[in-house]
Parts: sequence; structure tokens; C-alpha cells
Amino acid sequence: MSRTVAIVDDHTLFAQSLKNLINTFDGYEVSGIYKNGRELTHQFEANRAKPNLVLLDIKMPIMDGPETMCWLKENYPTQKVLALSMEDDEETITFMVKQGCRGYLLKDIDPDGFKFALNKVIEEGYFYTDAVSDAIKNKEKSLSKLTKREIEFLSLACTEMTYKEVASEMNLSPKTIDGYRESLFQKLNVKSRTGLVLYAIKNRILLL
Amino acid sequence: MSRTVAIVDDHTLFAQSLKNLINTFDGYEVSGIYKNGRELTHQFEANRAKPNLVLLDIKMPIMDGPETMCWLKENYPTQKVLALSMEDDEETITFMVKQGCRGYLLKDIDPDGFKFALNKVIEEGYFYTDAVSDAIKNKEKSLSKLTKREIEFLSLACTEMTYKEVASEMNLSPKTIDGYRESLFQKLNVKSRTGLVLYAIKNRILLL
DNA sequence: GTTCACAAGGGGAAAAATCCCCTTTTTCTA
DNA sequence: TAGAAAAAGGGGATTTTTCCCCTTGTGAAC
Repeated sequence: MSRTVAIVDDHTLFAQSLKNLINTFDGYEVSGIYKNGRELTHQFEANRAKPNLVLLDIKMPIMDGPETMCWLKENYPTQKVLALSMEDDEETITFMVKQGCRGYLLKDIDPDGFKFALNKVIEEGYFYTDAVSDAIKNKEKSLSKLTKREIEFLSLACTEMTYKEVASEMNLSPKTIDGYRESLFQKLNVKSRTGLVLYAIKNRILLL
Repeated sequence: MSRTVAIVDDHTLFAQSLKNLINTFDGYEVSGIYKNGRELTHQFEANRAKPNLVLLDIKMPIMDGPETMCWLKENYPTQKVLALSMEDDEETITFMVKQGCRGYLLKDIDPDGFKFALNKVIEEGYFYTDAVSDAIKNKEKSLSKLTKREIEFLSLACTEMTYKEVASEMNLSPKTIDGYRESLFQKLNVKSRTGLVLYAIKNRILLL
């Protein structure tokens, strides 16, 4: 009785190659390859047999990993999902885990480690590498030192609005905006508005 | 007589899976898998047999695609190289092509198209998808309206240096810096330094 | 030869950002 | 309960950025 695995990844070369690899694992069989979350949800809605495990890529132009994860949490909350990503993007890892993703793998894992992770998730329910666990901790740390209002200010500071305009947008005095600016400068160890923008982008607080 | 292919990619799961795929192609054989450009250059320097083709991933922490391409251009200019990337990053595509890369594939290519590309590069010397050709044209267009000095200024403007410090760095008068600032504001349709930073990052003139 | 773009630069002023010194009130935590 | 943090704000000064008006010199294209 094979364990079935569905692959959701728009990078066809990788998906097809991965299918070949998984089919060499004893007891595993790839039941389907889908280019995006949309194709997967269509399969689920057609009442086709559910796979034991969904391998879900994060970045896809149409219905990406996080979006698909939300749908699965709402419609098939017991479906086991293992995320695959190129990089340890803290923002996304944290989000996926909160949506019930059972594991998060980086694509630098070797085939043996990969097979081990598949077994873990199917048999025990969860598998996280140390790198991913660390990313979760770092993410919670990096934003936790900023208050809600500070984050709101930071988002607006990363636009071409003058601080006076930002004050108006937030219904505050320019002096308050100056207070937030100073607070962020100290917390983030920057010394200019440009520094704020660069920090926000580097730390994915601002997405472009 | 098999055509040999070397795979350079730090994403082990992908590299191993790709090796399995290529080994199913008649007339092809993977002669080696290397985690980064450094490992590849070591093989070349040890006078091992050169592969017919190098499949080179772009993003690697140690001696990445572009850096490896420079080394190959200088030391083995006739070595055929095919780049593999997740995305059509114009900056990198243009650079790689200038360094003599024979083709640039996105990882969303299917295995048949992939095999076709391998044949093209080995037999005819070159292979580019339409998407990649377009990226090359767009890249030349986006930077072409900026002068060399303006680009230099823009890079420094995207730091926390004051314009006075930038002027000093470029051995110019602050008035000249102001001239460049004004010129970029007009060309890029922005109205502040923040706008410059955001433009540079959105258009990948600045890489973070 | 003429025109335009690029490179480099000037005087001067206004607007925006940064800095330095604070304040009060409310909420949360140890 | 005391203290710290968060939220909101003030007066005032300095620095930096932006803006407005220009300049000269060089090289390339027509």
C-alpha cells in the first residue's frame, strides 16, 4: 500500500525530477503534479482521492503556497502538508506554520534527508530542520521589538510622503511622528529615513 | 559516446533529482554534482576531464553563478555553460550572457524542453527562451536612460551617507551631486531620496 | 559649424528631516 | 505598588534635502 504524494510546484523541471526521485522510494508514489494551488484545489473539489501528503512550493504566481495553505486549513484541516522553499524566509515560514503546515524543508536537503522528512511527517505528523526552527524564532524576535503604531509609521515612511503628510494620514501631530522616527532609529540602529527603508526591505517588513 | 553534464547547484534535492532525469536521456550522462562554483573550479584545476556542458545555478552562497562564469570565461572560455534560474532577473541574465553563457533556462521548463535545450547548446552553441530574450531587452532599456555616473551616484544614494559624504566619495562638489539628484528625479519620475531607493530596489538596480 | 548630452559646478533660499531638550496620560508587568 | 513602556505631544535649533536660477567645457552626431 503506497503512500501517495502530490507535488505542487510551478517549476516543472524540478517537479518532474522530484517525481522521479520519490517514485524510487520504497512505499511512495507520486499521485499527481500540479502547477499551482488552484490546480490542487480543483482536484480536491472533484472529490478525487486525497494524497497522504502534499508537497507544496511557496512561490508560485497563481495561488501560491501561503494562499493554498489557508484554503487547505479551512477545507481540509487534517491534510498533511510539507512546504518546500529555496530560502528560509522567516515571514513565510511563520505564516505557514500558523496555518497548520506540518513541515518546512529547504531545497538544499539531500535525498536521504528528504525521505526521512517524508517518513516523519506521515508517521509522526511533524518535521522541522534546525534552520527552519531558528528562522521561526528569529522572526518572532525581529518584529517583536516594534509596536503596532511604529510598524504602521514605518510602512508609511517607506513611501514618498513627507512626514507631515504621514502625520496627517495617521491623524497625529508631526511631533508624534518625530517621536516614532527617533524611536525606530534607536531600535533599528539606523540614522536616516533611507536607513529605515533599507531595513524594512532587508527584513521583509516591507514587501515590494 | 555520452555527452557529459556537470551540475553546479547547492540545492541538493534538485541537483540529485535532475541527475536522475538527465541520466534517463539517451546519450547523456551526469559526470558530477558540485555544490558551488568553488567545487567546480577545483575539479577543473585538477585537470579532470571537462564536461561537454556545465549546468550552472545562479544563486549559491559560495562562488555563485556570475562569479563562476567570470572564472570560466577567463580560464576555460570555450567551456559550454547553461544557466539555470528560478526567475528572470534581468540584471543577472545580462551579466551572464556577457560573460559567455550559452543559454539561460528558467526552472519552469518541462523535461522535454530541457532536453531540447541541452541538445541545442551542445550542437549549435546557444539556446535562449523567449522569456529570457525579452528580459535581456528590458534590462538594456531600463538602465539605458541612466549614465554611468548617475548609476554610480544612485548606488551611493541608496546608503545612509549624506549627499555631502557621497560627494566626497565620488570626489565631486555637492553641487554636482545635486545635479545628479535632479537628473534622476526627472528621469525616474520620483520626488525624494526615498523614491530613488524604492525605484532602485524595485528595478533591481540595487540588490539587497 | 551647430546642437545636444554629459560632466562638473555655482549662488541662494525654502522645505524637510534630524536633533536636543522636555511633557502628560495610560497601560502593563514584576 | 512602582517602574517601564507606549502613545501622544511641545519648543526650538541645526542639518540635510530639495528647489530655482544659472554657468563652462568636451565630445559626438548631424
